[in-house]
Amino acid sequence: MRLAFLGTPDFAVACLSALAEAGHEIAVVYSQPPAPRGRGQELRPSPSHAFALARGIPVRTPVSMRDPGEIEAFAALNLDAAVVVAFGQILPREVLDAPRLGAFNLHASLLPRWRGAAPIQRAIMAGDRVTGVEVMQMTEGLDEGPVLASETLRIDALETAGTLHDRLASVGADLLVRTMAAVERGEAVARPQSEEGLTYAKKIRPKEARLRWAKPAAELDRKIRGLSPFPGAWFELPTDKGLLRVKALLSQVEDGSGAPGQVLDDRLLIACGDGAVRLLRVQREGKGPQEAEVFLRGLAVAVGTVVL
RNA sequence: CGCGGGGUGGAGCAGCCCGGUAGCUCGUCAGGCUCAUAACCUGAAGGUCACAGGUUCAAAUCCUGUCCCCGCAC
Repeated sequence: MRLAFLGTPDFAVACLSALAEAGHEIAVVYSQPPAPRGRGQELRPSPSHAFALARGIPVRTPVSMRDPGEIEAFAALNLDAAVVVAFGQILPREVLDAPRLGAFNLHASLLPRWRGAAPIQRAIMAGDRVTGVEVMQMTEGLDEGPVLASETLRIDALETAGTLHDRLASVGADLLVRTMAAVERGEAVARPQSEEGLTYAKKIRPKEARLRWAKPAAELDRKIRGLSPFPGAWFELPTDKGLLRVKALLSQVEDGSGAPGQVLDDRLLIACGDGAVRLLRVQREGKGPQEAEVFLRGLAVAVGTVVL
């Protein structure tokens, strides 16, 4: 089919790549405009944008798809369908209706749970045991379209947003390709979402990333894994030179009790309001991620230390 | 010139401000001990302290320049 692909981050690239591999004609890739990223604050194209450039696919990066000129240009593409994956913009009805078969979206949750911006992180933070990816026929509302296909994944105890993201991207790309094939054959069936179990996955706010040790261990563990590796749940560790900001990237719940924040052994077991969490991977400010064992070689954390 | 941190034996770090025998944790190798353990004990190897200049009796440490790496902004 002749498609337009609208997507921005890494998560979208897997889909874009899979669709191209599947033999679809990607007429154009839409992505968020290049933004200052990385060291040096250079203007860099988004992952989808970069991928398209490398493949010689035309790219458009409009600030808004609501712009009349943009809508007109989109309609003139003469598309069979539009595929949207983590694009980051609301699409007006004119855009959704322009392609012959309409617009389709891959979303990383089992709808109607976790409609919105951060479904992967929210699922882990909420302690969900399962999640998944679904392809829906797009409507004007936020992730409200009828569902054409879905795939379920288990979330295991040491899952982080990062690992789950990668698994969902892979499974999602595959599901998307199969679903678009069904759409092309006219065999896809869209089932309306139920309103039961509806939740919204709000954007992650920076202030959420601070760990509060008085909370229950289970909750802190989920927050740590749900915000890993980005933006990273953090706390402060007292050292000889003052407070060191440390991100917790992987943890597990263990037995243990003590004042909240108190270090209970020499391997980063930290007491919480209820129970304790052991930090398995951390990152000190200015450094890369380290396994707890490696981190401790350079900076011993004494039993009894109280972290903030 | 967006902000910040760093390059010290194989790994992770300290030492640098207040120049003067290169230290810690771990790993490696050899030996010992133990029913056993990420166990413990003893000993050993391994470093042009990123690079180039400068200051000095003396530079990992102070000054100048260069190269490289990383974190934050997503």
